[in-house]
Amino acid sequence: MPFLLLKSEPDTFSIDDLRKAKGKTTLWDGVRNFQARNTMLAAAVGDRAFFYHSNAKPPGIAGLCEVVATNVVDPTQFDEASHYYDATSPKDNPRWHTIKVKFVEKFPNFLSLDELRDTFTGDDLIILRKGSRLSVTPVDDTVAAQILQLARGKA
DNA sequence: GCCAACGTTGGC
DNA sequence: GCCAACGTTGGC
Repeated sequence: MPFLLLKSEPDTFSIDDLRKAKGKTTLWDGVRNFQARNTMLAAAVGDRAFFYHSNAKPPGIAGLCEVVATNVVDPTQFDEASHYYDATSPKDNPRWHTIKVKFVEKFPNFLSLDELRDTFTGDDLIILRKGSRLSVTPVDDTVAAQILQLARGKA
């Protein structure tokens, strides 16, 4: 089962916010990077996504969610009041699509960026690559399995 | 708050 | 098509 990693600033929207959200779901809107968009377009319902807290103290993986809808037109691109409004996106051929995700779990062991670096390299995890700023990235299955094991603790 | 790294834009 | 300028991301 394919995995993604979604970055969010917890001051704006955290794993706890997702857990408390209506239906425990949220539309992952506002992504305005083609590579990140393409990663979401390739996602399927049932895929899992790690929820990463960026610009946090410390930054790291906080939990897990599940893709519950794909290929959703991002409404914020047509909302002039939105920070994510995109006047250049054609209404009859929207530029930005996104996914809807649902809360699955908050990990008992928060995996800080430092800990991730201890275990993985940039080859394993795109976010560990120098200068990587992508807010949506794919995660290799075997790497994902290791992350889950670390994050859930050994029992 | 700093700044390296990156993506996008627009002049040419 | 090149590339300088600009804005943004995100760790520190």
